[in-house]
Amino acid sequence: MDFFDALIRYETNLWNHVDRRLQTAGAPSLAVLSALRVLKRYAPASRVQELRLELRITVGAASKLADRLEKEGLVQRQPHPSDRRSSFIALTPTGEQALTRGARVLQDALSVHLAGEDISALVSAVRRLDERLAVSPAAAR
Amino acid sequence: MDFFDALIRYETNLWNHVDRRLQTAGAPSLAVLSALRVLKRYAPASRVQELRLELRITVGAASKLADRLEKEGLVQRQPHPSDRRSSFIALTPTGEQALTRGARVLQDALSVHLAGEDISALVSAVRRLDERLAVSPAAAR
DNA sequence: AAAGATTGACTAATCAATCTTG
DNA sequence: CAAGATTGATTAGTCAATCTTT
Repeated sequence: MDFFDALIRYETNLWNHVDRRLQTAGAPSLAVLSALRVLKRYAPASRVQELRLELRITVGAASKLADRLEKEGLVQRQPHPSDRRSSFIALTPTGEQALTRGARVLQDALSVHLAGEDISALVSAVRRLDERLAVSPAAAR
Repeated sequence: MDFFDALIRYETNLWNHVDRRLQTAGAPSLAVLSALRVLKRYAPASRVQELRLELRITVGAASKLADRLEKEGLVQRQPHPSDRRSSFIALTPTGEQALTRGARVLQDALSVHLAGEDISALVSAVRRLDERLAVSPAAAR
């Protein structure tokens, strides 16, 4: 289990490391930033579903996350053009700003941390392992 | 940020994957199992501190975690032999059993997942990256 | 009926204040 | 005063029930 332990430890440390950088810079927390990045990626068709799938949280959590982002003025729900059960979640100008600033801090922190590493090799190694999980029965709720 | 995203995704997927295996097997959740493993590793001198440090949670969370484990009959607080501010947290026989069963499920799940991989290479790669974080000012609360 | 989302009850974390002992 | 731990208030997640729309 050495690999498991080392991986969990590293991921936790990296998350906390970046989160501290964001806080120091007055940028949104990594949790909020991650949500904003997802919403941006799927814009303008981002829904609660996209949050749940990309962030691997439950629908309920995703719905409440959207509530919080909206209350903080970072996003705004728009009527879905063709499905009245759903909404599009659009970044407000404030949200765009927060995303831009946060993404830059994240970028910087990572490029310092990974300077000199063969990043594309790391990415493909991690993706390959991840794909090995996908073949086993992984359910999403 | 590709590496960051891939890593977070993989770690989350792996955690959920293993957690499902544990649940299926009727073993303790991965959160509980992780705590039991820490307590076992530092036995017989395991305290709330060890939980907080190894699991990277706050003291308050560690204290409440110990409460829950105790309520479930998996551990029992013993008076610290030389420091009355603290307690030793010992596994009960039930806790030992849960640990043994859970650890086996974890082992099995990982060896299936990683079959054919060069595990020691993976471990040292991850540890090396982790150590690069340690040099930057990382605070623990 | 199934899909999308919301809500309420519950769980487990954080932070800050506090208490006890070193 | 430091260190170790506990507790209360708050935050963010899960799960399950529910409502609306497809």
